[in-house]
Amino acid sequence: MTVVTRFAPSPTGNLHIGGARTALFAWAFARKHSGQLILRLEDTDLARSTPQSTRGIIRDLTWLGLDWDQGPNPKSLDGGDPYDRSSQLGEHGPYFQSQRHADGIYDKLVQKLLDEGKAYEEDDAVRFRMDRDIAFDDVVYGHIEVKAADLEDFIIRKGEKGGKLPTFHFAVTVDDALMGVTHVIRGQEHLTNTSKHAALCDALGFDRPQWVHLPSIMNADGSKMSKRDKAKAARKAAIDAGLEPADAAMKAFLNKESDDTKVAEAIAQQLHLTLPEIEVADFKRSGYLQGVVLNYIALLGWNPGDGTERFGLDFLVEHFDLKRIGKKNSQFDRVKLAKFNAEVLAEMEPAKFKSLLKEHFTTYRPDYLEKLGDSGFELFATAYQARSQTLDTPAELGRFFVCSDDEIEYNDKAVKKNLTKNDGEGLNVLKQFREVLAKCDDWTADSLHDLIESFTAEKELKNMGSVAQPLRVAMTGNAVSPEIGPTLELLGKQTVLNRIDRCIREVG
RNA sequence: GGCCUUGUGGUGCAGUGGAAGCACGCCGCCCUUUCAAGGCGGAGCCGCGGGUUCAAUUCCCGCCAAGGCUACCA
Repeated sequence: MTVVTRFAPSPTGNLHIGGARTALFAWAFARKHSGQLILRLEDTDLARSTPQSTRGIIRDLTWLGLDWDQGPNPKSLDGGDPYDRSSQLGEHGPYFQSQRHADGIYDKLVQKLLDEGKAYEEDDAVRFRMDRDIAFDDVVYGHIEVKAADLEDFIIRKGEKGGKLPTFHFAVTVDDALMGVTHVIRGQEHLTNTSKHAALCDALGFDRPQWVHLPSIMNADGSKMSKRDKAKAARKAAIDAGLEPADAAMKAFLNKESDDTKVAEAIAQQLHLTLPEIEVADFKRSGYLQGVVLNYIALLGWNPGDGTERFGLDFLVEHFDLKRIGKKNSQFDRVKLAKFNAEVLAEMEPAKFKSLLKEHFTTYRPDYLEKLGDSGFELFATAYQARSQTLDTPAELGRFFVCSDDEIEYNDKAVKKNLTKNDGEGLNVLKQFREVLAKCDDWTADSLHDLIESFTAEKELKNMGSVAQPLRVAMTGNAVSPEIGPTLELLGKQTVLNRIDRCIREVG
């Protein structure tokens, strides 16, 4: 029997990281068994489903590098329409439940249950009779039994106010059966409801699929990862910073009357804040590589059994086994993800890093590209490759490269330690070395490095740091930068002299 | 409240009826022009209480905690 799996998100928002893992596992299982993966959009919630979400989900899955055999055509993103029935892939379409409803697929089966007395009308909705004990087997969680007394008759077709559409329970059951799905791989939140699906399968005369429920992915504090986390983080930062509400939307947001993501993002931008990544698009924006995201989430609730942690899609497909899926919810550890990402970035061919960084900056940091210029960008990328956790790290750490001279703020501790301590020892070095720099006419990293080295020897200073650290404070306001040679070269002679002068003026 | 599920260091995962491993993090030292990286070393875990057993982290029961479901949301 050919394996058929499906990923069936409801298009009510962007693709969540948990959804991405579900998709990844369904994908890996299908590929491992040379089966089929179906992408089906469950848009039976009229009020919340949007075409933008559909496009977002297709876009995010594609970015991750996951493909599917049946469902909306990914090419529809290039100016097409994913809802266009003729362009959808596969024999079991359409793949939008709204379209399937329009075709009368669900109504016909609801009527059948009604005719057989297995369902009944109540007000203008239809309820299914749950009148017996139900047992089913889950590949991960094992045998589950639910007593009839704990079950209630549930709605399978909504009334007028729900547009007479099928409910989630009815539509999934019907579609999985009609599409020939053999393995239903989905989040654990559906485990309890599976008794409903099992009962429905039996009543409709469908074979039951294999159910595979995946443990949930949680926040570091144990709460469920959700979009609201972004709102919470932004609100806290805004209140801490004493931000005044700019408009009604923001006022409502700060008063906890709304969790509008757009407002959260606006606040984050204003405060140079990175919101917790929740959706796939957030991880992309933060500069994580798709391969690393996939690798990391594959390890949440699954492992290959031999201790291997770093792997790509090929390895996953080869080793994927439902038996190795755990039952425990796992907490998402951004620190570990960042480490994975940093390693991959550091080990990458420099040319590859540069092109990825350029791509990221083109989308998210165009101002850096403009200010650095082509040759500046080369140096910048080289300087930060080994220091980057994400493709956005260089922008965060290297802001001093693109800001104006008078935006540099001097950190007290750094100033004290490197400039004013010991009667202004560092400040003196800075003043003296400024004259050396002023005479330098070969402004390259190598010769600047040599200049510092010989100056250190000539003045019998402790080590290069005696010169480099005061320079760092003058250039950045802090004591941290990439290697001093490239840093000075990239900043350029005029800027370097300006910043030294300003530093001496402000600090001295 | 009822029902379902889960419970190994801070986190993610291994593992076993016979002195608990890996990865990330954390701490210290080394290297070093700062940071990062790297090298070396270290702290820290089987939720609690009963039972079965010569022996329980592992099997059984109870408790507790966490998550889920209990919607005309999915």
